[in-house]
Amino acid sequence: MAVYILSEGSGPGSLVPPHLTRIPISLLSPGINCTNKTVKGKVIHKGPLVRVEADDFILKTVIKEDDAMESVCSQKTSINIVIFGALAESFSHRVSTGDVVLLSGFTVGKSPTANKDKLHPCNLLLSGDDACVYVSKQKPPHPRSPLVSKRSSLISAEGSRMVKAPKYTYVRLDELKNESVVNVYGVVVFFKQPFKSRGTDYCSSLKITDQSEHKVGCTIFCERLEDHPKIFHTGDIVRMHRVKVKIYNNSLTLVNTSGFSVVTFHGTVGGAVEPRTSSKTFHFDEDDRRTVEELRSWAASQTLLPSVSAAVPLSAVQPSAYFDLTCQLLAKATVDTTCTLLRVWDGTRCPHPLLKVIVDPNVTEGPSSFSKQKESLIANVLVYDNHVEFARQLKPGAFLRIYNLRAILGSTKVPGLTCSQPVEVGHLAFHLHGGTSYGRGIRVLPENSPDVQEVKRVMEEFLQEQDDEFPELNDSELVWSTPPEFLDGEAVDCQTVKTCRHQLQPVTLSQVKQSDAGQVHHVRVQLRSYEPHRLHQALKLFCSRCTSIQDIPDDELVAAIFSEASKCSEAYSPPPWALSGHVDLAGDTSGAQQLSRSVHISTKLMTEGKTDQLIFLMGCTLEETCHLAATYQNIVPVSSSGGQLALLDLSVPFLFRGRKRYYGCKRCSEAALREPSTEGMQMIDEKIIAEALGVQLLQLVLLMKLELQDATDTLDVFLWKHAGHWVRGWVQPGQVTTPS
DNA sequence: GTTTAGGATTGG
Repeated sequence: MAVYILSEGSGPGSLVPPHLTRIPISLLSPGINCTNKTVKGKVIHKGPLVRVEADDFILKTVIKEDDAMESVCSQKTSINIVIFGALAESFSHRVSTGDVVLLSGFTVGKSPTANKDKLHPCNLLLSGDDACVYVSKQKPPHPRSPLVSKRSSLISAEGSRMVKAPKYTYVRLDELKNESVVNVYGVVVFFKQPFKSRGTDYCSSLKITDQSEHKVGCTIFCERLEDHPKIFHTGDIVRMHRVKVKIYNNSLTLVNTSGFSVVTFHGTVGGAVEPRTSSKTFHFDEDDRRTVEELRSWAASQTLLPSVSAAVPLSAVQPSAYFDLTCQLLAKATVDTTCTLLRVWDGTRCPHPLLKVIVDPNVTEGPSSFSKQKESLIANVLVYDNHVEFARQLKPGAFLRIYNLRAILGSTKVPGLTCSQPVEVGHLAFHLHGGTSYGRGIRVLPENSPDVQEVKRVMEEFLQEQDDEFPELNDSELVWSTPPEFLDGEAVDCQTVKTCRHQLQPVTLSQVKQSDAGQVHHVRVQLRSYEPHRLHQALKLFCSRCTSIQDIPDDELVAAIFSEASKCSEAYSPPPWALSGHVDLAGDTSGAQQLSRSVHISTKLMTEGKTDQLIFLMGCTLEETCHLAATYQNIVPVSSSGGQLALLDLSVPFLFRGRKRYYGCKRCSEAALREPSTEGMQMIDEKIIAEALGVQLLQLVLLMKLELQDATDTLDVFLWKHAGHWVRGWVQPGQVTTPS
């Protein structure tokens, strides 16, 4: 996830990975496969940055496709974009109206405002790690100025458009001067994944070289793991800014200094120049691209450099050898305090029999059993000591590279839980020994990395073969990559097989349909389909009075209603029980003018000293309301209507409590502004406020629809409340299941 | 604005 600012003349194409293909905005429709797709357009509207939590943001923008592809003239070429999280914050700071952006890693939704704004019927949602914005600055925001701040790399990256960029110079590795602070490029010949130092930071150790053939060791200390070089292979290219040359043991070394930043590239000649960095913006121009490509081809010609990778698939593992393994984590189990078992596969079959490790399902995260076919491909990896802590953070489903793994013929005893089982002589076990020698460690690889793509391809081949050979298995666990989830603090079981304990005789679906309501049945059926496919879409609002279920209103819609209400400036008289005043919209540091909004509070609450426990807030946008929700425990948005104060339409939350929003049922509420009675109450909660306001409170529930079939009929089944949660974890379309 | 580590395997 990043906003990449591209420098002058490079156009938004130069950093964009080549596997991405652009689709015209007019062709976007819900349900379209957006994997590896991009959309390009000019920013014609940029909304405010909406803070939804301390560290979470939403921003809405509109882009218009304004190049040749517009020939489809009657089509909608302007589209709403909703950006979430840190990317929204970054976008807000880095992108201006008029810039041309290229977006990737988005999903397509239905635009709730299409009727109103007449824009594209869809909107694009950008969130998560895959979302990227490539920005091409179109106009200098200020006239040419010599006073460009050089405070940080971020500014100079932006500045690259304002002034002729304060161009970085890179020092060759044979020209390093002791005590100087330099920028360097190099090819990685050795590296260790970051490991915890005895001090406050993680430490990365690497060695790089360049055309000068000098090899220089580098030591990087950073507190945050993401700020470390993202090195996956020897042969990767790194660019480091602001490293200091020091002497250790008569050799020059490089150590990071303040303002340090690093970008890493894959080392394959001809491969995509895809930057890996935690820097939200960075300078990158044609010269940089050329440097990367020159280093790649130089390295390829050097026979003395370590082979590009020690990577070996399970199918080529030699007993006793050390190697790097790229694999997917399927399950893990704690063995003891110094040892954790990782169950992994890479889709290939190891020619040696693999050690079987029996572990207690209670200490296993992820499925505790797999199909026989798949089980035969799974390698048991025992990781020790310092790697245990890192393994703790791994989630089943993740793609990993394990460095300096050792294949050991199973004559050694497996520790902990497995000590009672007979030792399987001649079976291969895999050990990641303690320490960091030879770069020992584990790294999570991003899903889009070429290595992961390759492993996935091999896995899919295997799955296809299984499907052809044993179609009856239709092994659902094979597509599983959902870690166990939590609901109300309790872990939810994600097992592939559930055993029904009911004693009922199964009946057919046609028998179910013919029988009277209210009976309990037991059926054996096939799942034809289910919806929604995304768990968050299963979250609905439920009215316990009229038993209606509705969708949670889209934020765009909620924001629009707030915005309409905030423009209304009709005269009104506040209710007699209310005291009126103003609240400042703090936090707006742009400084121009301090905004304030009208608020009303209950006189009673005021006299009880509970002034900040409940406010009735007028004329605020959704963004402002969320902002104030950090300060005031309960906020009821109001507007003037017919000379009186009234609640907003119940399409929007009637109450904001911190991060939580509460909705009322339109059908069952008789909403009116009344003073809540809170005498003797310690805490004002949503129930008290809803009751006072005549609002029928809606509850959040999970709802899923399953379409079942057997030989006799089909049946739609609704699962709701907590039931909707587990079903997604273990049932896939096509699988036979036995609900009751 | 300090410190950390400073490649180099035998070990369950």
